[in-house]
Amino acid sequence: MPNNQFKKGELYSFITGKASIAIARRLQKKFNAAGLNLTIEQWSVLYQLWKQDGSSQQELCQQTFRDKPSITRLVDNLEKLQLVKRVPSESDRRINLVFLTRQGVKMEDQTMQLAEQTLNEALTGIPADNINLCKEILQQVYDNLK
Amino acid sequence: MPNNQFKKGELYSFITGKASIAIARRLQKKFNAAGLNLTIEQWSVLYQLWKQDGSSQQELCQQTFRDKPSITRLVDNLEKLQLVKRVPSESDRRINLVFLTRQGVKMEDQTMQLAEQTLNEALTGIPADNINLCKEILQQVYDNLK
DNA sequence: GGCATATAGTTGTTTATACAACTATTCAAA
DNA sequence: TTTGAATAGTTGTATAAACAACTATATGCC
Repeated sequence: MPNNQFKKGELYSFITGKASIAIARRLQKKFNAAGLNLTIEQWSVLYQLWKQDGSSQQELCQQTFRDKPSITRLVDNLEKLQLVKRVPSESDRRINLVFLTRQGVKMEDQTMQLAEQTLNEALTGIPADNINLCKEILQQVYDNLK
Repeated sequence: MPNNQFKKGELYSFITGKASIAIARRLQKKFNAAGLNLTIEQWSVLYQLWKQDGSSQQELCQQTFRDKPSITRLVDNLEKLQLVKRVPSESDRRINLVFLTRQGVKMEDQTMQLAEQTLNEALTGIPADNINLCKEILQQVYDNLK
């Protein structure tokens, strides 16, 4: 097994992804401290809509790596918060297009600033080359399992 | 900002930790395929007990990076599955020590084999040096946020 | 000893995820 | 053109996480 570099005692932290969990928790705390009533999961959906407003729920599934029921419920909650609005597609009535409301658009600046802050804190003291290498490795892990 | 190596469009995948999520999903599928009625989260608690049987719930919190209510409920479910048993500490009656049952002990071999398989699949084609570097970086990210 | 405080664990509530089963619409082939 | 398969989305149910509020026990100080 040339590629298994993990001793038994080290398996756990890689599988649980404690680094990304720590990042997400830190960002959530920043949201809360800023009085933003928004979960990281909801933010991750808005994040895709800021890049491409009017995505279908199906597209949001692929973009955020979630299944259809998860997106249904996240969009439900984002609609309750009046941050997005479902609009049935005119060309295909099966499809819901999800659009940002004015309030949803407004969330971008503040939350992206907090997200960048969080990453700066997370990556303090790590050389740029190493960060890029790490990103490539994690991408390959993802591709290996796709 | 010397340490922010992330363009806006790349923030998302780092925060969501899609690599570790993919690993966890793959392992869960292997559990299901093997007919093991066990979640990854339950497995992560057993994993700590295999290393140190009779941990308190508090210790399990620290070892698995979870809060107290999460551990209470995971141990509840593991008890229902008859994989662990709570035993009140004799020296301090606030404390529950959590012990593996015979069945809980038996789960180790099969599940650890599936976990190692999963990691081998995830890390295919990634040089050992890079894996170690990646581990160090993720550890530093975690330490930065602790 | 008695009281304040800290510690260990539980319970309630909301949000999110996984999986299966379901409805509605579209599309394609007979 | 109709019928069967594929696609988009929803609903039900179980498990899990975060947070606040709670109970019970232990500790330390007067």
